[in-house]
Amino acid sequence: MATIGDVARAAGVARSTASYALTGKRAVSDEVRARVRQAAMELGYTPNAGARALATSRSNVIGLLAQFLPDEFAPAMLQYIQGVTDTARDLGYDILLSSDADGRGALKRITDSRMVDGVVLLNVAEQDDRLPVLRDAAQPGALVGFPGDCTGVDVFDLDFEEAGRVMVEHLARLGHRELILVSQPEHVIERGGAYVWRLQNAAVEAAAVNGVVLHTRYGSSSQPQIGRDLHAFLDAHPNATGLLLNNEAAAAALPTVLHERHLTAPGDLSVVGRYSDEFARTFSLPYSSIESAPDRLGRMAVRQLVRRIEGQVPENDPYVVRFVAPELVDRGSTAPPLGDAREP
Amino acid sequence: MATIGDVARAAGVARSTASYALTGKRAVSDEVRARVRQAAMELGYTPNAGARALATSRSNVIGLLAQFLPDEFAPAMLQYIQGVTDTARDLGYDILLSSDADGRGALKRITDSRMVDGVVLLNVAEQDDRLPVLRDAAQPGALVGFPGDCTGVDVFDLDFEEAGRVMVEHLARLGHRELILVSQPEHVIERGGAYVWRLQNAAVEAAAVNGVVLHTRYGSSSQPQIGRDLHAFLDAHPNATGLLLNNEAAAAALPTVLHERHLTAPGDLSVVGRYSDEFARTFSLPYSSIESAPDRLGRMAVRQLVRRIEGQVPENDPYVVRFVAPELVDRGSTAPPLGDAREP
DNA sequence: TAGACCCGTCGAACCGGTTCGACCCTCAAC
DNA sequence: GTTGAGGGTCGAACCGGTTCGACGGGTCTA
Repeated sequence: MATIGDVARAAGVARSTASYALTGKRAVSDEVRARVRQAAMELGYTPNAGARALATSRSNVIGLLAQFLPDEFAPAMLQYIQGVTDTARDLGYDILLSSDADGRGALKRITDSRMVDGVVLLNVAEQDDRLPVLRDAAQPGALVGFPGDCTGVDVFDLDFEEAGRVMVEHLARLGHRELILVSQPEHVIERGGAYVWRLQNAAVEAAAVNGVVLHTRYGSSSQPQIGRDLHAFLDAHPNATGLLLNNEAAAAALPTVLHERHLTAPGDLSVVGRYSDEFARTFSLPYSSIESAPDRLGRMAVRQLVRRIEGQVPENDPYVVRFVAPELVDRGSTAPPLGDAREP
Repeated sequence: MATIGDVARAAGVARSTASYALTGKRAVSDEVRARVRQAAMELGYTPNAGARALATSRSNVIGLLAQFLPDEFAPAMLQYIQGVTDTARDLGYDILLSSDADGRGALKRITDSRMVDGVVLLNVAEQDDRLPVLRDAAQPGALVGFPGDCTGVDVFDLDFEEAGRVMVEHLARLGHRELILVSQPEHVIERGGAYVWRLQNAAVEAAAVNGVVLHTRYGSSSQPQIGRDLHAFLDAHPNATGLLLNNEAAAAALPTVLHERHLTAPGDLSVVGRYSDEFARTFSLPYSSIESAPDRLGRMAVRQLVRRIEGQVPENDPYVVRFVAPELVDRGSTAPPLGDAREP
């Protein structure tokens, strides 16, 4: 493998000159630049990443800390990853992926060893044990997810509270008076999945304000249990005319459940979910839903991270906490409840 | 950040001695080793990855080249990735993930720059343009998937031909005489997805041998089109008593389709799929299937790759092409056809 | 008692880049 | 004609590890 020394020799210049010619960090005569480029081309020169990292203390690699939990929905996880990798590549960074169950240890290792210039954390919990490590690290970090303490990091998440309000208000406006909200299983909350209760609390509040009865339930995150759960919830609340889903497995299972009960949406039941458009297309889900935009969140996190890495943020730029506004995608699964006599 | 020089000074020894004490590459007195370890601990020393890579020409990183294609099933892709990352971590390697659409360019970049010690390729096509680059590279490579030319790389894949035979023979043995095989869409073949015709050709052959009529069809890889496709195939071949699925979207859509047709499996139709057990559980698919074992394939690829990286393979060890034997997981969706009077 | 050998340690070189300061040369200004 | 500024190039140092050869001192053997 050719080194910059080989290139310099072939071009008849000093190593430093070859470096300047290739990086453009100092002025070089047109003629020398051309010779050096030519030599580099002919020798197939590619700078050694380790050497460059050592000299510049920059690796052009971003760490991505994910956790593949059995109750996280795989398609959504892949969308986060894709948003992050694509954006990183566009900005000239590679991705070091860790799915280590010991996220804390993995984070410490890759930051202390200077393998990465910055880090993106997925699956952020309310009390995330990786955050103290990240704050101690020399590199900046960006989160997808909303922890209890946001100091020292940039935070991006869907506005789950607004999402809860939007869902309830949308159905309330149509005339619904009794709703069921199916959330992720409780152990997701216990693990620190704050987004579950953030959406739920806001929904409860909005229901109270709008004079709507809201039954909150936790459903399993996998089939076939979630199908049985849905049947049980519908059995328990026969007068409910609307269903809110903050649980992707529930959304995937619902078509079959409705079929089995000989119900249609929105004829018998109005349905609003919370999942990504990609997910809706893959599984052909016909339900209106709040777009959860995983790829967009990944993109935003990387963009901000790179701005910090490259020092494009002004001195003392405060850390950002940015919530993506939930957008309701209408797929026609909501309507006024049966027997509702009001004008549209 | 503490360097090995700081550690050496704190322990009162030469840098080289500190290095030997920590890496164990030369004998060091117990007393010095203890002092060095103590100093390293107190200073929170972690070796600089770039410097180590430069000195040893080993990065302890494995490149993972995936391609997130819209017609690849996300859950399966995530399982491959998980098999690779978990195994790599167990063996002491980190993963550099690329999902660049320009796989060729990405591969050249990460190998030439010596960022990685080896490479795992996913989504390998019949004629894969990454393979010439990989063969030129200094680092070894392992593939998940079966290309036309396997020279210079280790290859791991499901034995799709055996899978096709097993599916057909299983149903033939039960007495079925007319079957439909639903494959991935044709553009997957055009892209080089050889596994589609490998399974199909073997199935056709086995059908001929067993005196079975086999209708081969290509279905869409996404909903809702695949649902319509399935209806059309069943309409076109009303006498078919068995359905073979080499198309994950078709498997996911089938429960609804059968419901709509008021059919049950195996009562009215015997069904055999080809997908991972994980996929079956997530989507609660009740169909017997050939286990496609994505995590296992990822694991095998990394294991072999690491053996090559670490030179544990004997001189001139030939490259391996290893097919995982397909295993039929019985979930009770096959039975003798209706009206079959033979003894079991 | 001399020589051979082994163990533990050290200093120096090296991996392959980047970057700093110095130097030379040319050209413009006074 | 001298001085100053600035563009272009070079050599040397540096980043932080690893590794090679040499060396001192102790033990074992002849």
